[in-house]
Amino acid sequence: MEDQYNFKKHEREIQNFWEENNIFKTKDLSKKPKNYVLDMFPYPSGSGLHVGHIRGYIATDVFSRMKLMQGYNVLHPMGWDAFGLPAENYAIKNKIHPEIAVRENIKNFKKQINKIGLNYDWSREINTTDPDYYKWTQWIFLKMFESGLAFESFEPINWCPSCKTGLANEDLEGSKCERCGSIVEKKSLRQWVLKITKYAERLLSDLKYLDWEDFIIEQQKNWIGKSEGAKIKFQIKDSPLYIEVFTTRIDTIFGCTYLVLAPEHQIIEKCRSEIENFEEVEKYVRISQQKTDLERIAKVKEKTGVELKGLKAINPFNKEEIPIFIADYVLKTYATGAIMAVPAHDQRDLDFAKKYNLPIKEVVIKPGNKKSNITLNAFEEDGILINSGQFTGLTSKKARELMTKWLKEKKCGKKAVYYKMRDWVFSRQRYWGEPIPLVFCENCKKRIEEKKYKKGEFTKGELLNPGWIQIPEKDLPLKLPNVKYYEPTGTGESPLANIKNWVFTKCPKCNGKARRETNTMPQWAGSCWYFLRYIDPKNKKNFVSKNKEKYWMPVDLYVGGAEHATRHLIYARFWHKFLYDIGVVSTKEPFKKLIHVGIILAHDGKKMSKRWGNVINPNDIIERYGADALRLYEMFIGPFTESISWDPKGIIGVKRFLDKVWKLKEMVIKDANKNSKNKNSKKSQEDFKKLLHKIIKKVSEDIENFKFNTAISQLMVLANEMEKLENITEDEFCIFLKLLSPFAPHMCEKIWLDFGNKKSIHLEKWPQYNSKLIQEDVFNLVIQINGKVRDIIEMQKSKNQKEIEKIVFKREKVKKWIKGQKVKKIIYIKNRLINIII
RNA sequence: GCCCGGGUGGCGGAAUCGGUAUACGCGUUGGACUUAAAAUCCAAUGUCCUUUCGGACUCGAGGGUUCGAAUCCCUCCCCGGGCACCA
Repeated sequence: MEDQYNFKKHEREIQNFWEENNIFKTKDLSKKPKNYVLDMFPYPSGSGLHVGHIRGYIATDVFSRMKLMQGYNVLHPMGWDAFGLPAENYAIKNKIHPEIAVRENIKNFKKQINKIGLNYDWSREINTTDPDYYKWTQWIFLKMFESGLAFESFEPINWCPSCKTGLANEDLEGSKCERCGSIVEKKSLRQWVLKITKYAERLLSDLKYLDWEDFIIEQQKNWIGKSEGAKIKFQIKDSPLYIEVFTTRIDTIFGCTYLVLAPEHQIIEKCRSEIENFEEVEKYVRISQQKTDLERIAKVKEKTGVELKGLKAINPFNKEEIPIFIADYVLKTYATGAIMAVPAHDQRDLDFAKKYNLPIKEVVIKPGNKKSNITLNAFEEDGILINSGQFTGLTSKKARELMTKWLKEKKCGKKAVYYKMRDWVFSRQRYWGEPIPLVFCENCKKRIEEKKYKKGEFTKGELLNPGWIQIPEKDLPLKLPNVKYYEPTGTGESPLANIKNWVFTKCPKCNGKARRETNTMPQWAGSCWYFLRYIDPKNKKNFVSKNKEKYWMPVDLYVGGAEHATRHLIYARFWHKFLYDIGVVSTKEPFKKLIHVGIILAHDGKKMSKRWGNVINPNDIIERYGADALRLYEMFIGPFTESISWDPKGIIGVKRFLDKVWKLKEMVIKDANKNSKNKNSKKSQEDFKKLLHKIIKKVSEDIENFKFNTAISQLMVLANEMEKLENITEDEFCIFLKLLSPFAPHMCEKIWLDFGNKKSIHLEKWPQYNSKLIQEDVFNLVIQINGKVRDIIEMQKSKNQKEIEKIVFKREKVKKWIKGQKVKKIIYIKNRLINIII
């Protein structure tokens, strides 16, 4: 045996050993209980992985190695999310075709990952840009289209002028493009939209089944943004038309002193001739449409608007005639695009009312108060109604109930629910994405419009979007054509539109002339279902086979960055629920438990980035200290979910610990007759055994709960104790090795094999603790006088309070502090402390 | 503005069904080994007072509950994250 642990040599040896013996190859189906441990798969970017990216991968590796040893059939796969803007922009910048760039980057990523010794089963590797993979992404899209969940839209959407593509709300950060930071514009553009809002209620209510961190659940709730209230019709005076408003505070309706519409509201055109100041109104509409979201938000405090002169609305409750305004603080895209303004009880309405000298009518007061003085702040809480006709005196809650009922009876409104979440803008005007498998056929469009077709000839989606025809399943995958120029055009068309012989094709329905959809899918598409493909990655007939899906799903543990809380994690849940509805998956939710990984910042506290030149490459750390030291340090650096700065000196501590373990193996007594050779005293043997079993318990629980830092600190405590002993028995040392092996698998495996074992340490059973050994019969009694610790003595647990008091009062220190003073009270907490009050 | 999470030595952090605050690691100081250095090992290491024995104080700030508070309650300050004119 060598004196020094040669990590460079041994790590390679051990990695080969694992591969040759297929230690981490997952069996498809097994009688063992399954455990599906999943990492969020990366974009294979050109800059490679830094030490922050791999923190989550190391954690799932540690966790899954323990699960393997605990007797589970473990699935821990890895793949590549390689479509989308990051890969494409990298390719454009470096003038390499995205496909080649992706291939090279994957090679590089894989090399880095393998050096760390991660236990992925590479026979299940997937790549979202592989036609055999995206065939099924397209297949799922077609199923959604077929069910009427996809529709063509021409509404203005977010447009990134730099990436030259439309974006979904989820792709924004504030009013900026999440990828490049450009300020997004509004642009009217033909696009495909998925009706995710149809699933809003289920996405919200099924959150209760998930074992996710609270803040992510909160973020999703917030993003979905459910509001319950009422839709109310306000008749326009001397007109058959009415304006419908949405409110969550119908109890304040007697305080409504005007209506406000979004500038784009359709009533403006409809009442054109009645509006006396139409020119002024038109000008305001034009100006507000030109504003970007950012400008609208920047002027939050300064509200603007224009009255529609000549029009009056009638409050259905009190028949009051009130003015109507348009203002851009009311959004066209939410609810009915119109509100009833109650300045006394809504701050925004109050700001507006004060600016335009509109009446403020108080109708809700704090219970017990007479009237509050509304000058600066609206009273937005619930309370008791005043000045509200027959509803006066009711609580807000009761009033809402009765007024909603009244609405229904008088047929001027009803209960309503709205969500902040918007439908998913699903097309991108870019090259590097899955082609949308639809063609457009003029002939079929005509036939649909003229109703000249056989029943069942067209799907629901085709009838909903006349002219758009699905590509037959047998023709999938629709491959992305190879092109010379893949830069975005900026015209609102994708680069694919220029490839004439690809665009023009035949209609699969009528065999007539047709052209292909040239937009591609967004980068999130492939990641909506990838966890299903790992289960059955080579299946040619189905995207996953039913029995394998049933065995493996749901994912037991999902680990990745919190930045996906309102993006990937909502989209994937949406697709999964759809797949559940059409009967191809068996679980309502894909991810049972979710843990997010904290960001590793550079030593300077900034995010690691090429721009700051503060990136730490795992290869450099492995080169100097070895993979085990890197793994151990990443787990020891701090609480897993917390973000933390990389300390270049911190790794020295874990490296010393590993060297210590390597030396400790020299103290192991190896022969069968070990106990007779044990030079430790009986007491130290027993003490050590107790400690060992306590630590088995602690380490197992800590890994289970992702508290890796404290698990490692316990292993360090154990190593420090071993160092003090004369020798260590092989059994006990091997328990320690097994506990350490998920963190430092190379070195532990090396020692294990050197001990003469033939099979991997990871095929061994995870150590079990003996609960009898953990129970102590003595404890440290803390003696407090007036709440201050004055003495500590070791005490038998079997002693009762009287016996203990007797001993305590004999102590010199206790006598000194009491010094003849009267004892007023004694508080005794069993097995903990005694507090003497004097 | 609203909703989450957090504030503990020189540093990363332990300890939260109220009961020994500072485990483990880094750093620092002193010592051993060495011609020397590195590595390694041993010891010390919250702050203040004290020659010693010992004592006082300390978990962002202030207040409260309690025999006892890092932990529970109230008020405030600071940091991180999310949402943001959503009616």
